[in-house]
Amino acid sequence: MNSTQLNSKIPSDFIREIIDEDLKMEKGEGRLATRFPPEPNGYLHIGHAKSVCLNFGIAAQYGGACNLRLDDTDPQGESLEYVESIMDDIHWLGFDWGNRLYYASDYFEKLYWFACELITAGKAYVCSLNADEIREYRGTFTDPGRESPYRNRSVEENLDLFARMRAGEFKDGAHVVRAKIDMNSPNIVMRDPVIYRIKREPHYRTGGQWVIYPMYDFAHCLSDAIEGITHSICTLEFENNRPLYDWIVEQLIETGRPKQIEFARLNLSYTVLSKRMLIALVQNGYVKGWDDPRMPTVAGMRRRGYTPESIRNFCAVIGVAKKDNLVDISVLEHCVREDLNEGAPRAMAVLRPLRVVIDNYPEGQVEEFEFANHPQKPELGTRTVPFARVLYIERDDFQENPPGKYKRLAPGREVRLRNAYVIRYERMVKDEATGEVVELHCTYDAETRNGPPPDGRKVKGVIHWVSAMHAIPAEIRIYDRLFRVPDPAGEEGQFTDYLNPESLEILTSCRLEPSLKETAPGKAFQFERLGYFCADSKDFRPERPVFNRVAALRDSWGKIADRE
RNA sequence: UGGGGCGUCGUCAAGCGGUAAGACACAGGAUUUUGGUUCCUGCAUUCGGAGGUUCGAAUCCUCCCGCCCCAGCCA
Repeated sequence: MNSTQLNSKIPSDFIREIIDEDLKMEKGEGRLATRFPPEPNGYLHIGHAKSVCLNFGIAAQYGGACNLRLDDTDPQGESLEYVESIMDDIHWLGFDWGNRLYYASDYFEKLYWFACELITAGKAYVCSLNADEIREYRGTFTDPGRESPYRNRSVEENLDLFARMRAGEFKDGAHVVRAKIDMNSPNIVMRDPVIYRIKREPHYRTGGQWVIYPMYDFAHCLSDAIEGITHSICTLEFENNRPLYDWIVEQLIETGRPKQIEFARLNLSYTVLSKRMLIALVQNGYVKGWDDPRMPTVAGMRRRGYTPESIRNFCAVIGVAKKDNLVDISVLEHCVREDLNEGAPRAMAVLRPLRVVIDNYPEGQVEEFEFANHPQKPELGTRTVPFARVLYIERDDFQENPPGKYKRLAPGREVRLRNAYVIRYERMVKDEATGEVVELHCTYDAETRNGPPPDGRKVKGVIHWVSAMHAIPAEIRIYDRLFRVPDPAGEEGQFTDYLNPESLEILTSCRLEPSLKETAPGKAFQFERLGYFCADSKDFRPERPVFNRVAALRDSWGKIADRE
């Protein structure tokens, strides 16, 4: 993928304006460098994708580079599995960091000496207050904080204590290092923020080598500086931290100071994008894993059948601004449909089969029809579909008492079997006990194979079908979304996210046309009138394929029914 | 409550003193052997509100209102 392709759909935004301005002033000698800095404590989700597209996209647009940096400064919850998934997902999305793969944990030694430098300059000190005391001393929104009694320890004592913290002489929480800034600052972030803490937790990369770890505010800006990042793009909630970011950089970095720019993170309707929530869904077994097709993770969406192109396009379409937003899920779905419509082969499938016997079709006869795989794209080829006396059609395609605008099969009506004959309703067979329609008897019009009825009568409805004896059984999973609903226990207007326990629906009784036997894992089809489905690449079994629904043709499964 | 941000169509989002782009959604219509696709058409006399400056304001000024973020030894 070259940069022009990536840029083709990227609109201008306020970040690019800032960059243009900076470049004009020759900040960083006109060079541009960004970075994507996830913490490896979970999988990437669609919100991260927005950041990936932004950071890599901008770098590409300006002929700069984007680093991948794992922001692993807190061993809690971090793991190699997450690092690997992050790298996978970025590549899958179509971006590449080349040889610029970095880890904040690789800077631990440098960061330690930066902290020493701060201490030597009298700009940081070892504080021996405990967590509760620090909170208390910090003050509140309205009340200024109080200076720690340890604030004026000598440089020598601080250096000595810090070295012994590193050496593991103290237990967790006994001391922290704090930047000496301003306990009266109206910005709480600036009230002598903690920059180092003692934490005896094995780090997935450095193991037990360190017992002290730098805090985000200290590590992030310096990592940016070390890597020569010019523009450090992050989300809005870090706006309060920018003064601290700048403060630390100013104390320790002479030239090539990075600049932080904030943008609004993505919120998607009906979708959980809080990492905390996603971790809980996985850990509590609500889903089968991070790549469960119900998850809004890149891995989940990939397995479900989303294409990288559609996600990139979505990120371009929603734009980048500083306003809190809630993007409607229909935008995302439109983007997949738009992409899939282009190249997804069409096929026929029956999700809830209703048996249909064509009474006037010769018993034992089988016709082999050749159908185009795509109505507008002959280059996508054809496939062969058998037609026989006994068929299955979709249960919804027959209505005993058809509502107003219903176009399909009903008593006394005709309907077109897609790509095949027009059939006429003759009679129905009901289950005596339940009253449910279990079988239909119809007659076909042999004249209608390749065109409309010669007598000029109009047949509006077109339905899909499969030959009962040839159809292959398959499983199809149709997912509901993760719902955001009013919290029953909360106050009015309070919302909580949860996964509808019914949201995974497996229909084992569905039947697919035989050509789908050759389906490749990960390949998406449009099951005509049912939507786009993707052969699950993880659970793939050729003899009984599992299809995930990627998106409905229209915006919801119930839409067609709603109209009737 | 102190500080930091943000308010343009149902939802995103352009606009940067010259008279409200675009996308999704929605509503009509045309073509269609997918209720798909495609194609037309409609959809903010108004930019959170009120004043003011100006020939002219979404854009500048003043005040007000609303929403979000910050009191982790998370990021």
